[in-house]
Amino acid sequence: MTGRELAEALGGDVLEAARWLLGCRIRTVFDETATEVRLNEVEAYAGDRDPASHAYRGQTPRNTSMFGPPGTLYVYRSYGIHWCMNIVAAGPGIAHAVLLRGGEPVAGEATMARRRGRRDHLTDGPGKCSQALGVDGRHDGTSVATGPVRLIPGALAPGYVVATTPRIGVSRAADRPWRFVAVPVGDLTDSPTR
DNA sequence: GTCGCGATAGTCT
DNA sequence: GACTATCGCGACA
Repeated sequence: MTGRELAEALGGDVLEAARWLLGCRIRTVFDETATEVRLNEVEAYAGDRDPASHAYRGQTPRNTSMFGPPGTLYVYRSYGIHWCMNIVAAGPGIAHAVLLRGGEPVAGEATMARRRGRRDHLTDGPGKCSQALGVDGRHDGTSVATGPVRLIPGALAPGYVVATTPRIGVSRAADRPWRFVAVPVGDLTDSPTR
């Protein structure tokens, strides 16, 4: 994935970027061990147009990487405990981003289980996803094209479609259906974590 | 399987 | 001083 390809895929509308990311894979290699997740759940945050976005009130030390170019990784600490990953869209300077909420493990499950301290529920939430992949604040601001956390383009698995729902855990602008989930065709009830 | 609740600390007001 | 873009556990059914 080159920077040019990143800009093309992510540099436009953040909602399109979020849809595009479903089916893509996130790969990390730390301590010579690879872990990889196929994304099936993401949320869009639209910077200064979006009261739920960390960037709504402008740039701060924490959210600086959100103002970087498309394909920048924005990692922040949530509830003082968990690390959450975003991929910056639009930009530079626009501060739109897509929160990576979950996926399914496709490589390195044993390593994920060790990092998570359990064998089930490895990647079915934002904090769990980051922990399973070994991502933390050190990776904030790196590029998913050239950095230690790589984005691998990919399509949805056959038989899956994209469903939209309201975002989770946000109190402002909670009515915006900007959560995107990959679900099997015919499964209209939303159960992405199964 | 689903629901409710407490822990926990960085960030902003 | 208040507020989280959460998780895991224990009660239920």
